[in-house]
Amino acid sequence: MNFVEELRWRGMLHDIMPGTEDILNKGMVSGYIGFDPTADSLHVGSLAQIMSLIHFQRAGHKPFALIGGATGMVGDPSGKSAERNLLSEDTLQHNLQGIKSQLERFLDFDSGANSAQMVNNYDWFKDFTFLNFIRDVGKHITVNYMMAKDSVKNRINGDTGMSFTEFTYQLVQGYDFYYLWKNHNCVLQMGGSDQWGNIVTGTELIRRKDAGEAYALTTQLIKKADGTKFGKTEGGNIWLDAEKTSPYKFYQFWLNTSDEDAKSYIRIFTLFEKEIIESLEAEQDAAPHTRVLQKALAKDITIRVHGEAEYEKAIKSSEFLFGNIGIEFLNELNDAEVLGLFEGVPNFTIKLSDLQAGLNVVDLLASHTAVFPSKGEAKKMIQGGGTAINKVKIASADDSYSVDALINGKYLVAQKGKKNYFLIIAE
RNA sequence: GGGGGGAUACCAGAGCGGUCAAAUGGGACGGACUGUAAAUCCGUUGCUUCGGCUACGAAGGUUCGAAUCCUUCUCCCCCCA
Repeated sequence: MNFVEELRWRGMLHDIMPGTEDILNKGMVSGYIGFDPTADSLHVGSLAQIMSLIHFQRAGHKPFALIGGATGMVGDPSGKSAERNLLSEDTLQHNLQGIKSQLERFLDFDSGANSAQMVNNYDWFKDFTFLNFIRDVGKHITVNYMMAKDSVKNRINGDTGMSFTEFTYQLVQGYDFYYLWKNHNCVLQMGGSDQWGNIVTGTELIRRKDAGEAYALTTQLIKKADGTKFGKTEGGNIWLDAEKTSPYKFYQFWLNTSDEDAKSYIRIFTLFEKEIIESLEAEQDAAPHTRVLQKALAKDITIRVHGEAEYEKAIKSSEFLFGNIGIEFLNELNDAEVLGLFEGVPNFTIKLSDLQAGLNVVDLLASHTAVFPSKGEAKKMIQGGGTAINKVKIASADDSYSVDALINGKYLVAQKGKKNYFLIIAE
């Protein structure tokens, strides 16, 4: 199956420039996607773009991942209502390294002719002087053209205004495309649908400057059925970096996908064939409570991002925390096993002596540990019936716990709401 | 440069000098129902040693008493030049 068809049946395709499909069918093509170095890790939002590149490479084409070392210093106004903060050069360097190592896990950088390649636009912008830029690039694009872009129009008509720096952004990104086209024979730029305007500025620049042909393809922005933002939870962004989002949390994020979203996500975020997906869906429809789609989705992505071993651990933790296994189960484990089970679950250490005389729950959860930010909140939540210790709901804010409650003479499992677990270790 | 309007909790947005820790909506969090889903319904949404304490852009002032009145400052928006 060719690349465009692949994206199409997966529901990923948003917009494609005429002629793009033809050139892709003629043979190997180089194409790229840009990644923003605003953090030292990619998050699940970037994952859709990574998937596009993976499909691109699987279809026999050569993918380039462009890291925006230069553009990150400017800030893309697309979809932003306010001026963006600029990054310092140091953070930028640090972020570049992090992103680079993550991308290496997804793309094949050693597959002969269509090996993936990573480029950083800082390399060609760092010595590009302002005067040269406005002569060689600015001259070819009219301000009228630039102002017609939605990203610019929205800001000019809005009341926040827009700096010259951000206004220039599309030219800078446009030049990236030109540079890759010129030096790497890169004829296609891909990106999220919000990137259409920026990409087209690139093809326009290539046409006007060198009378060259270049193409554009954008993918659907990931949406949730309820209209809220994809990739965010109470705890913030879901990152690919295990340090920022534990594999357990990562797995849980995907497992908690709603039924409706799971059907589109499994097409977008996994490489499963059409038949497999359809049979999974049939299975899900027949027995929705089994959530086969969510499980398959969560498994596949977790393994791809964190590896098999981390997935196994995440499964074990999940089964224990959400399954029917009683808390007594912990008694059968040694310390290393307990800690392994709770890897990715926030943990706190308290003094064993503090429990000796019995410790009030509110003090335990708000003062001695940071399960709750304040005692008031702890009390309210306990009254609301949302808190449990060792899987038993706390009946009253006046309750106390002593060493008798410790599991294995050492552990307490606190629960805030149904899904938030905390391990308290008494030493 | 001139004139006008505004700043209230996560956001939006009410708020006769006392009865205001501050209406209402959204969000967020929690509960019930389920399937760790969606929808729905319910509750919570400043801190506390439960006596109080700190809060309505900032600093002063008037007053027994200020989110509310006065002064200065900071920032934002609108109109004119």
